Amino acid sequence: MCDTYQTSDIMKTKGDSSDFSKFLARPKAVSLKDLAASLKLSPTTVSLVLNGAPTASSIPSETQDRIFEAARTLKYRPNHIARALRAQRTHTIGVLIPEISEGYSAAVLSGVEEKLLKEGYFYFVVSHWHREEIIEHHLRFFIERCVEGILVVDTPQQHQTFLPVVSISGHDDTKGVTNIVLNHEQAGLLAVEHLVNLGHKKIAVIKGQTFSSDTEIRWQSVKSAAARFKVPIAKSSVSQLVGTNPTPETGYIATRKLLENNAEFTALLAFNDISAIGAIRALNETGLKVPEDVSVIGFDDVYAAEFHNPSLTTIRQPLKEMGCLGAEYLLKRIGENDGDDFPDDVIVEPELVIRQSTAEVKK
Amino acid sequence: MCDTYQTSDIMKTKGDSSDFSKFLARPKAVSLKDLAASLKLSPTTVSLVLNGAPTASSIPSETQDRIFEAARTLKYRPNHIARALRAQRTHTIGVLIPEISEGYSAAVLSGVEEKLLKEGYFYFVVSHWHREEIIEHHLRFFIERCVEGILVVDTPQQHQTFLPVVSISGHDDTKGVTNIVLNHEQAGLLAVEHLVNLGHKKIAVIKGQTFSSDTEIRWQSVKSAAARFKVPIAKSSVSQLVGTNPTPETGYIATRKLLENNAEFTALLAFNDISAIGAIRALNETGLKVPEDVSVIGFDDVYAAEFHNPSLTTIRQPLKEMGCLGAEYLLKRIGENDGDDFPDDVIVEPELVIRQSTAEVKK
DNA sequence: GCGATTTGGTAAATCGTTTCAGTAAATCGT
DNA sequence: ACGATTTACTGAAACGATTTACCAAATCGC
Repeated sequence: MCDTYQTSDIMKTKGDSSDFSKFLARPKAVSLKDLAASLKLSPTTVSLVLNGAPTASSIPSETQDRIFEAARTLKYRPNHIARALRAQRTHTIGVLIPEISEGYSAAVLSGVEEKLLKEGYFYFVVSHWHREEIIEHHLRFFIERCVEGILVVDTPQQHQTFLPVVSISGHDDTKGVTNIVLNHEQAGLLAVEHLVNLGHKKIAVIKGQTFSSDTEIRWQSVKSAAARFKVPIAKSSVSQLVGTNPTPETGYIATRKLLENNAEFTALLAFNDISAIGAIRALNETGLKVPEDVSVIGFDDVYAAEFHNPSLTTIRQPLKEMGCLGAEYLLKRIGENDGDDFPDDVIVEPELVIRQSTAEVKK
Repeated sequence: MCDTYQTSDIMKTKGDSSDFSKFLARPKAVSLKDLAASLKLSPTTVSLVLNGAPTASSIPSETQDRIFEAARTLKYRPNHIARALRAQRTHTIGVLIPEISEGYSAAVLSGVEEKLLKEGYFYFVVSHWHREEIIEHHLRFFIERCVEGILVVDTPQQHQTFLPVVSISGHDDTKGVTNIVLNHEQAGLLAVEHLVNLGHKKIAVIKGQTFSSDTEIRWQSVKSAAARFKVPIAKSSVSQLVGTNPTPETGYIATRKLLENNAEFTALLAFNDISAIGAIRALNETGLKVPEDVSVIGFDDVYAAEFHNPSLTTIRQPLKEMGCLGAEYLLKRIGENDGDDFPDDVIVEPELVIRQSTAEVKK
C-alpha cells in the first residue's frame, strides 16, 4: 500500500542553499558539561542544583541563580537518553492496539495520552492487526526500548513478562495483569431490556470477531439477559463478524448472511457501532427501514454513532476514561515495585444511549 | 475528564502472593557484559560478532556460533537506550497532530506507522489541540528525547529547529521543511466540476477552522474553480467551522448558520467529511433531503464517508499514503545529513469519489 | 584555641553499549 | 629464519547524565 501511491514530486531545490549551510548542519545540543564549563563549575554542582537535590542546599543562592540563568540562556535541556540510562527509568510505556484506524482505539488512546503526558510519560503505539507473531515482535521491541510498562488494548495477553501490564478490554486471567473492563453483564441487560421494553421479541445478534477479546463475554451476557427477559435468541438469528477490516463492511456482510438465511427478527443487536452502521446499510438495501421495520442497537458510542442517519441507539462504553484508567493503573504499578496488591479488575459502567435507530415494534 | 469517571474497583488481591514474590520482582535483563562473562570473552568481541561488524571477520566461525547460541539461550537483547546514547541515534521520531480522535489523523498515522516500523523506527505521538503553547512544549520534549526528526500533521510549523521536519498538509514556507500536500487546485476543480455537471449553479461552502492549515488554500481553490465554471459563490453562502470539536457538530452548526441566513443553494461543499455529515443532519432537520433537495460533497474520504446514509460523495485524499510519504521523506532527510537538496513539496493527487450525497439539481 | 560542623564545592564511578587502538600469537613470504 | 601479515582477541575511552564519596576552607561551640 505504501508503495503504490501516485505522486508528482516537484523538486524545487532551495535557491539560497550555499555551501555555507553545511556548517550549520546539526548543531550539537548543549550538554551538562558545556554548561558547567561555561560557568566554571563542575557538572556535579550544576546537576545537583538543576535537579533541586537536597545536597544543593549548601550551594549559595547566588550560585544557584547563576546556574539557572545560564541554563536558560544556553537553552540547556537534559538529554533524556543519558538520564534514562543512568537512572534506569525511561518514562516511556508501550501501547499495543489492534489498529489505529478506528473510533474505538482512537478514543482509548486519547485517554491514555491525556493521562500519560500529564505524568511526564511518553508512549510508543504499535498495532498488531490481531497477528500473534507481530504481537511477540512488538513486545520484544518494547523490552529492548526499556519501556516501563505495557498497556494492551483489546489484545489477548498470555505472554508473561517481568514488566507491569494493564489490559483494556482484556479478559485473560494472566496473573499480575490488571484488566480494565466494562460491566458486561449490565451492558447486556441494558441492551436487551431496552429492546424488550419496545416490544421486541425476535432479536438477532451479530457477535464480534473470534479474535476480539470482548466477543465471548458480550455474547454470553446478551444470551443470559435474553433468557432472563424470556426472549431467547434463535440460533439462526446469530451472525458473526469475520476478518480484520475495521470498516462497517464486516457488519454489512454479517447482516446479509442473516437476511439470506431468512432469519426472522425485529431488532438487531450489533457487536459495535461500526458494524451496526454496516448492518443498517444491509437492511436498507433489502428495503427494510431502520427503525420502522428493524431496530438496530450498537455498542461503544463512538463519534460516528451520534451523527449517523439514523443516529444510533447504543450501549456506551466510556472509552476515553478506560484509556485514562488504564494509564493510571499502569503508572501506579510502575510506581510501586514491591506490591502485587493491585486489583485484577477495574470495572467501568456502561450506559444506554437512546437515539433514533430503535423504536417500538410494529404491531 | 480523566478525573470524572465513575467506576467500581474490585480489589481482589492475589491469593498466592507470598513474600517470596518480592524476590522475583523486576529481574534484570542480561547485559552484554553478562553475556560476555558467561562466554569468557570480552564485551568487545561479543558486540562485534553480534553486530556483524567487518572486524568480526577474523573471529572463527566456531566462536561466532558460540556467541550467537549463548545470546539466544540467555535471551540477550541489546539495551536500546545505551546503544542510542553511544551511537547518538535513537531511531525514534516525533509526530505532532491536532488530535487522535478523528478519522483523518488516524488514517495518516496508520501510514506513518507502517512505514516507520518497516524501517526499524518507533515514534512518539502527541496531540496539541491547536494550542500554540502545547506545540512548543511538545517540541521541547521531542528534542530532549533526542528524536531524529519531526513529522507534523495539519499543524502550523513556524518553529525553526535543527531537526529534519516534514509537514503533512502544511503550507508554511519554512525553509528546510518538506511539505506533503494535496494538489488542491485539482481538488477544487474536481469538486466544483462535479457539481456543475449535475446542473448546480448555487453552491454553498463551509470553510475549515481558521487554525486548520488546509483551510485557506482549499477555499481559494474552490473559489477560483467556481469562477472558472462561472458559478460564483455568493458571500452569504459561505460559512465556516468554529472550534476544536472533532465531531460533526461543527459542520452542523455551520450549516445551521447558512440556513438561518436564508442562503440559497442547491449544493453544499463541506470542508471535510466529518462536517459534511453534520451538514446533512442540519439539512434533514429543516426538511431538506440529501441529495434530492441539496447535494452535499465532502472531503477526505474517511472511513465514515462510504457507509454514511446517504453515502458521501467526496474528494478523496490519499491519507494513508500521505502518512507513508511523510515518514519516507523524513527518513530520507535523516539518512543524509549533508544534503539540503530535498523537495519543498511533494504533491499527491485527489480523486473524486461519487456516491449518493450528490444528484442532479431539481428543475 | 581546638575539635566538630557547616559551607561550597569536586572527582570518579556508573548505566550498557560501541569502537578505536592495540597486542600477543600464529602464519606467511621469500 | 626473520620481518610482515593475519588471526583472535582485549582495554579503555567514549556517549551525557546522576550520585556517592570525599575534601578544603570557614564557622561554631565552649
